[in-house]
Amino acid sequence: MAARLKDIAKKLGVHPATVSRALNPRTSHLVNPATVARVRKAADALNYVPNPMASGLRTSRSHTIGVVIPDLTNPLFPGMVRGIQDTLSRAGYTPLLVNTDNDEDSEAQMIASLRARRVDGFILATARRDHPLLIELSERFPIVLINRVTESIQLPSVAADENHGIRLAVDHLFDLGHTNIAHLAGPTWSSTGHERSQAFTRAMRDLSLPTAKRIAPVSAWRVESARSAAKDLLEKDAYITGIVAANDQLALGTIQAARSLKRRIPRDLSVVGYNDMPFMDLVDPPLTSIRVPQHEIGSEAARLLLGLLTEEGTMAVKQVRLTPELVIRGSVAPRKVS
Amino acid sequence: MAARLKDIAKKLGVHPATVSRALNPRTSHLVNPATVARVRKAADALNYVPNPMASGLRTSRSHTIGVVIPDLTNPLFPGMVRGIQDTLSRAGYTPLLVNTDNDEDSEAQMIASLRARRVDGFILATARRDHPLLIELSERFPIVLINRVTESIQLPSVAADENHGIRLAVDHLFDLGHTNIAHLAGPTWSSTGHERSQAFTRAMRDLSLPTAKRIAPVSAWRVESARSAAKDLLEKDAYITGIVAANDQLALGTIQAARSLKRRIPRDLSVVGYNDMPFMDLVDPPLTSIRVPQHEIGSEAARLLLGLLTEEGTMAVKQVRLTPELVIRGSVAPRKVS
DNA sequence: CAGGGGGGCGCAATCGATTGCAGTACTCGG
DNA sequence: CCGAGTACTGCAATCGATTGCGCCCCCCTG
Repeated sequence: MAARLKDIAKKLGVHPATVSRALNPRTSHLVNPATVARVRKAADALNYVPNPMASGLRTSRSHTIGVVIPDLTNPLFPGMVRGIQDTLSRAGYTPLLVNTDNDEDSEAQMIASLRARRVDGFILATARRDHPLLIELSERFPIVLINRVTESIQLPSVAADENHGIRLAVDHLFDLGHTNIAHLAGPTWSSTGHERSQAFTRAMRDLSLPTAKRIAPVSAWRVESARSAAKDLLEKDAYITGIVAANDQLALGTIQAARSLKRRIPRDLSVVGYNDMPFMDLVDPPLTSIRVPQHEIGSEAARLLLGLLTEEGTMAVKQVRLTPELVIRGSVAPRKVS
Repeated sequence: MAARLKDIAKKLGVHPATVSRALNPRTSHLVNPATVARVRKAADALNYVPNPMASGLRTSRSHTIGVVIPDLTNPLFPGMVRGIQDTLSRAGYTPLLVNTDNDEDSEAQMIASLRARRVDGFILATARRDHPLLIELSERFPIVLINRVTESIQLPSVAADENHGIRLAVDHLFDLGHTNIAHLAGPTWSSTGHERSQAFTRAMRDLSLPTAKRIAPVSAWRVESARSAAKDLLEKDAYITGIVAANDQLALGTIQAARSLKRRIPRDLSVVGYNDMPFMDLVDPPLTSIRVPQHEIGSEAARLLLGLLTEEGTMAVKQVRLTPELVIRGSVAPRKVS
């Protein structure tokens, strides 16, 4: 059914090897330009499409990239995945997407299945901080981390500048008069949770504000976990007037907790989220948040990986940080003067 | 580096063909059980993983499925995609995901690239109603439609029971005393928009309620389009006390439009959404909506397609309808008695 | 004991594209 | 006019797994 090199060759009375060379931009200079033209014409007359399994078998490159994320239904990821897809496909690569649900076994299994598929490289968005698999993987494959960085080893990565993002949030609260600011932090095992928590400490220190007992980690990135952790925090410390949450879900949980304690948002308590998920402008109150450039993170990661695939090791390890921005909405108000 | 059949064969002193047969459950009965056991042991001692390009080349099956959706960042889809992935991967298949942005050219191009990759079948979630590509595709590949059905030809599909879903919404409003109920419909070119609109008419008719001038289509599935369409609708017809929106975005737009007209939700106007996207419990007011079983739609579609891949045409065309449910929240109130 | 019937396995072709090597023809400089 | 070089193309091996065909041997039956 589908046309093969051989068919084009027969039609033109040349050898399949010539057709192959003519069609491959990297080798077409070895072929008479007139022949190249004839081959090209015949190729799309016959509607020729190269068989990736055949070429992959020969060259042992699948033109396929493993994309490992925790959970696609987490609104943080679809934007990044689209960024990845859009730029990979433009370069003739296909992403293979898997979800790990932040489960180590499942992650190992998914990565194994991607290796079985002979992917040419990996883009990883898994959030665990220490990770033996990562090291082994990075020795055998070009990989790019997104939305996180590594501590132990230097690996190519693309992430938001958490430092800057958290600082935007803290400064915003400070500018509106808040000084008793707390941080509802992500899980301790999480790379981004850890980074944001450290960034919070730094930002507060730079404003000479205290952070003792003002950082509370949640057990999971979920609204429910945030609810209980935030309730604890607010009950133990009545002076808090501003909370920087480590992501939007946590901010939403914080808002619910505050309400259950009869604290009005933003009148009694100002809350800043992080990530600016879709529809955060439509919750009650509209959530002030830090917007991370999701699509750009994905596309930049893809570009970086494509670079690694061709430059093959000559490049220095590149760690890209993209700048987030503050989106001001209704969950933050100036501090009441008491 | 990676072990091949040949390596196992050499180690065991048998022929690669024997190893191949031993490892393939469909042919292992042709091999001495003792040999099968030895081969299995050697295979995982050498950490053997079959090369999908080689086997794909020989068998011309890629064990790969094209999944075509409009836009991954639309919260309707990640759940379905996960459903698809979870069941496909369990069966040894890999989904290849593409986005079309509801653009015909882009769709044609994406489908072409999936065909170039030699996918074994397709799962399509594109929403256009008439579709020449679909027909050609369905003649050459096993395909399953999700979240939509076809009118002109019978194709395997998995979708929510729109009729039932819309009826749930209308009945809910009716039970609370509303009789002047309108429908903010999806774009006319959209399959689901069309279905839901028809379902609305039916549900209203069964309650002997009029629908004349009470159905307004939007130009796109977007909050902004809904805002203007809903404003028009509400300005022209002051009697309306309940609106069934064709999806959640439209419901959110409706709420915004109502507010701009100083109508309070749900006091002056009750609104029901559709799809129950994530976080719709956290908008203001919490949105009453129709929940569609996204993950199940995806996994059922995958199962159906896997069936088509093996049974090869013997099956009758199966059109699955999954039952949505009403999720009651705060955007609907009993009708005020005037 | 002869012949039929399997069971178990090896042989070799095959899928379609790529690429090192070699051959042919032609050009140009000395 | 000859030799070296160059431009172009063909040949054939190769990637790794699959599978139709056929061989060999053993067992069972008549």
